[in-house]
Amino acid sequence: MAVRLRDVADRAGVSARSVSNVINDFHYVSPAMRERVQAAIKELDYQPNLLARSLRQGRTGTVGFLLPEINVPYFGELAHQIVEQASELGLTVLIDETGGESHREMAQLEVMSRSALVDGILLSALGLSGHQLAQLRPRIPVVLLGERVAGSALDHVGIDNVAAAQDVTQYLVDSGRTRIAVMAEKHHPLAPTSRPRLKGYRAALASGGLAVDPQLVARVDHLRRQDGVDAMARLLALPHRPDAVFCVNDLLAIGALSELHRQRVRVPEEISVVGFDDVEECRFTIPTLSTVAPDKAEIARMALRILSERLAGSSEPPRDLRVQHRLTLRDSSVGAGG
Amino acid sequence: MAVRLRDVADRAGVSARSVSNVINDFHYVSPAMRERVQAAIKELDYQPNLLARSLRQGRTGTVGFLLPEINVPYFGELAHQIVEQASELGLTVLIDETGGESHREMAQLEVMSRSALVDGILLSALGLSGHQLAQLRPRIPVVLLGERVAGSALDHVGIDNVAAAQDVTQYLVDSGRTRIAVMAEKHHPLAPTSRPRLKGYRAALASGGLAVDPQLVARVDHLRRQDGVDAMARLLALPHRPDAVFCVNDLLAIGALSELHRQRVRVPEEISVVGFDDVEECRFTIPTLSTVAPDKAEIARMALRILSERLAGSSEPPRDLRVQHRLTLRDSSVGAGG
DNA sequence: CTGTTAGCGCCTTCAC
DNA sequence: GTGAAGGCGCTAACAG
Repeated sequence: MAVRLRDVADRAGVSARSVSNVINDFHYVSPAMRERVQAAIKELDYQPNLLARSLRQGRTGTVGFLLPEINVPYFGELAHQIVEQASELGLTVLIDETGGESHREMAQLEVMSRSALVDGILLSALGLSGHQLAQLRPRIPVVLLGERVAGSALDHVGIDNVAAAQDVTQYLVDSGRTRIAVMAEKHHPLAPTSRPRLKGYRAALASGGLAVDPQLVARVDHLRRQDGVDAMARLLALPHRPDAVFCVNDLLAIGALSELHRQRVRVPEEISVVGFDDVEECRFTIPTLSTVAPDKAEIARMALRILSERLAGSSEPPRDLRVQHRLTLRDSSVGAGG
Repeated sequence: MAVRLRDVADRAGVSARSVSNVINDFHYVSPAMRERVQAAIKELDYQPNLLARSLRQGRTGTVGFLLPEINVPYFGELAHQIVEQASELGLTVLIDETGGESHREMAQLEVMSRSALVDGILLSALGLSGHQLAQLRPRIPVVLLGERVAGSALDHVGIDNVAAAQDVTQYLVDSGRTRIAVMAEKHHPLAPTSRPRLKGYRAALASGGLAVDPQLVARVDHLRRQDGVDAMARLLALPHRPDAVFCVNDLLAIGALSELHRQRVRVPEEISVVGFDDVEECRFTIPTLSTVAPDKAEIARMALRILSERLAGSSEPPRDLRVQHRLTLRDSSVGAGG
């Protein structure tokens, strides 16, 4: 068995209380006492049992982060920011994957929120509907990340997806493109990423006086690179090809670039391509990819700040925090002047 | 306060023991008892406190996974495999980042291994030397993943990096290339990824009767895409350009492709490019990237299997498990016939 | 088959 | 400033 606080106390010839005092540097501990205890700790190579401490204190210092898949670049990058910032706050992060499926999201939430393993949860929900989320009565604070919102039932941090999609589509319109395609998930409730971005797309077309051509709305099953390849192939098979395509995420756009290259279609001369998320990969595609860049570091910062406040006992009404996004223009699209 | 096992027992009018029996479906519980207890559990919406259970049982059902950075595609993909396979074994994974720095690796190991939060640890070490690793006397099982080995002090799962690098370099030689460059990290103890791969590179050149031209060894600071861009630019500035380049990981190769495109050098006609890791991204670069593909799913499977055996009490001598790798040839290189 | 009870290791209220 | 003792919620001896 490992060495316990009790052993340290015995070794130092003091009470458990004093050892605890030193460890958590409490109140007034005499320098002599402190030194003796620390010597004993070092000699015995003692380290507190966090399980026992957590059980006793009713808190663990760990927050859960539920995300769809950790191997998806956007989530990997977001997780990186969260882990980094959490450690600055003295928090550990327990990452778990849900596959973006509602039943797994629900199950993980249940287990996490009631098992006493984490003090709070960050949730990037894809499967659960806003309605389902709003009906949760979590025992511990939950902060929602991303597109999904739960009415005003839960704290939420995200960018304005409609505005962002509108901005980037507007940019395509302004650059003189008239047949602007879009790649988005098939229409079902499980596609919260695509819906607001499609809405922004439509709004921009409308305000630019362009009609939405249904043929130019390419539906995909998932937001993966291969889906972008397939969708691009379908768009290129149209009698009247598009002269621009807005992909609701970067992976689709990367797949699109790949297919465009295979078919020798020049980007951006013949088609402008833009993505969404600004994952690292965008800066090295051929050509480099124009995209919408949400401020991931800021998302992480705000989400952890708001969660920390809840953990500290805040009972303000849930807030919906909007994080800035930028248009990051690179070589896959041509500016209004070009 | 949350509802406790005790509350369930009271509600059902039975003892705590019986509730515990039902929850962990033990021995022989009468159907009547089972039903009563389950009814009470449902009514009270009870869920066990995992902290208390773990403290009592001396095990948590959680394994730690220490990796350099979760946003690096290779580690994201590996983590995905590990999380997935662990959940099939009923294990939760606690992922933590170390930045690949030895002191952080050491600190995280200490905390994790002694805090009683995890039963065992998977460690992708970059900073700690084999010597340092061999001197660890972890209180809980530690399985090493990747290039770093600890003599025969710890279990280890990985591919044969020297052989893999030799295979891929040999392939370049066989395809008729004679000025084969390599991109690898600068020579310091903190670069365990590059060392064996460089060794394989040299071995293949030697066996192919080619001399190692020091000018063709491009050193990089990190294994990131931008480092690949910079290194490629330096190689292209040489009086005699290389006709092939072996990058010790895919991200370098992706950066190289980007710079080659910028300078209008045709791949693979003028230069063959090969990477290492077979991250998803490789299948969509322009041109698609030839690479060495370690079997990540198998790495995850073996690592968890060996860790499970340790958790079950195995005290066999530490093993060094070799996982298969394949050469995955795509368009960035030209085969022996082409 | 089920009830009673003693800790797992720690923190913290209460006394001194 | 320090010591003694109880309990966080659970499981597993030990009876019965």
